[in-house]
Amino acid sequence: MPKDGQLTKDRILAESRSLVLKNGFAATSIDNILEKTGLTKGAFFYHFKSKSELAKALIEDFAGEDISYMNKALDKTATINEKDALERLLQFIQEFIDMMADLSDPPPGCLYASYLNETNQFDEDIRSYITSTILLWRQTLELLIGNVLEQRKMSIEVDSKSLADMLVVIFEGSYVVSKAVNEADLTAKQLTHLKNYYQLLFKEKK
Amino acid sequence: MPKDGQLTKDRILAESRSLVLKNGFAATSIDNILEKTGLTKGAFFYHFKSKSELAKALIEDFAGEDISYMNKALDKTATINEKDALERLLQFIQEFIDMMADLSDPPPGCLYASYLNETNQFDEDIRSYITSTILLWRQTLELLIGNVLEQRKMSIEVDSKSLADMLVVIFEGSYVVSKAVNEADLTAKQLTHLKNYYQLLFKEKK
DNA sequence: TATTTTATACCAACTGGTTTGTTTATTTTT
DNA sequence: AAAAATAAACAAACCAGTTGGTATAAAATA
Repeated sequence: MPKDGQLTKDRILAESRSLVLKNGFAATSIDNILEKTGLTKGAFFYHFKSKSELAKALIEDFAGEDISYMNKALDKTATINEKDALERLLQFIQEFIDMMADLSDPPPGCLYASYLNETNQFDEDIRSYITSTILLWRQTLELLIGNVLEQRKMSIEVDSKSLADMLVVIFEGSYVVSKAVNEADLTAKQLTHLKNYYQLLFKEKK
Repeated sequence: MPKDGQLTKDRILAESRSLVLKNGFAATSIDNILEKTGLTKGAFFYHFKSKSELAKALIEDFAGEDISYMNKALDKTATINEKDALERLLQFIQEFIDMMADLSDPPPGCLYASYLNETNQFDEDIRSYITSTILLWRQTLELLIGNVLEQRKMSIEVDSKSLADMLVVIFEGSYVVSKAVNEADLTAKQLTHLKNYYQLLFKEKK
């Protein structure tokens, strides 16, 4: 029975994420991480063979959580689908509003944005990993929106791709602004506007 | 006729901005900047007494441009004001749509976001400088929206503050996403949705 | 008008400290 | 015994910042 090194690895990942979100990746030294975790260099390099391998593990860990939130919201709203596609789309957004509604501090940030703001530091495989995760959000929303368009024959033309992108755009943008103005409820309010926009766009004209 | 050191200083600022937007501030070494400009250490420290003074000069330079774009859009739409406040608001947004419409590459990014993603590295005065600049955007939009609300007695309640924040939120968010998916027209499309939302929200119910 | 002085703008080499990563030997835990 | 860590020393590269000095042009002076 091996000693559980996964616990240590997870602690490194958790503290690193928090440091990277506040300082950026380059400004987060391995010594900083060791300070926070109380570990030694040997322990760190036992679990990650380089700092860039940590970068990879960090983003994969983060994206895993991210996509699992997406899937949870899909699952929770799955039953609405057949009956009313618009109601399902709106409830899907509402899941994230609820999620962001009772924060007492501004959200800690998004690792995609952190990495993209220092994008030259990372190799192509990390960059394309982020790209594909964000495209998965687009794809998912496009599907939900597509269902709405099918049910209601829209007279006006709708660009479902850019409409789908709005969720991630508003998440990312509201993280930036809420950091700047230090307002915890900003993200929830911005998402509510998105929900409202979808509603106005689709509900009025049938 | 003095030798013009301002030209050199401006070159340092321009190359630094471009490097910081791609690599982040911490990962941009002074040697990197010297490489790009062809200058030497002595020249750099003649113009900036430390790297953190460069950080300050960079963000002030950037914010100056930013606010001047805002004022240009205000000026261009100033005549519409009295007649139709909604038309003025929509035209104000349109100015930025036009600005972002004919880019052949994704926008290079926003220094506010760059700094906020490495926020712990900067002193309080830089952080509060960014805050006040973003609050100036909020204030300006709130004024434009306030004029609309005055002209049309809205039946529904409208949170003009969060409505005002949407412009910066969408700018920031679309910069992040357009970097990820490498689409040059993404920002213009997202801003068009914002314009559309304002229109739907205010035009229908008088 | 010729000469000296001064301030500006810049260069080249160097210093002290930090960073990532390695190595080796030892200890603890299961 | 295998896995998970500690401890401490070390190297190679890099980094911010310093120092001492140079070129140039404008201004002051003789």
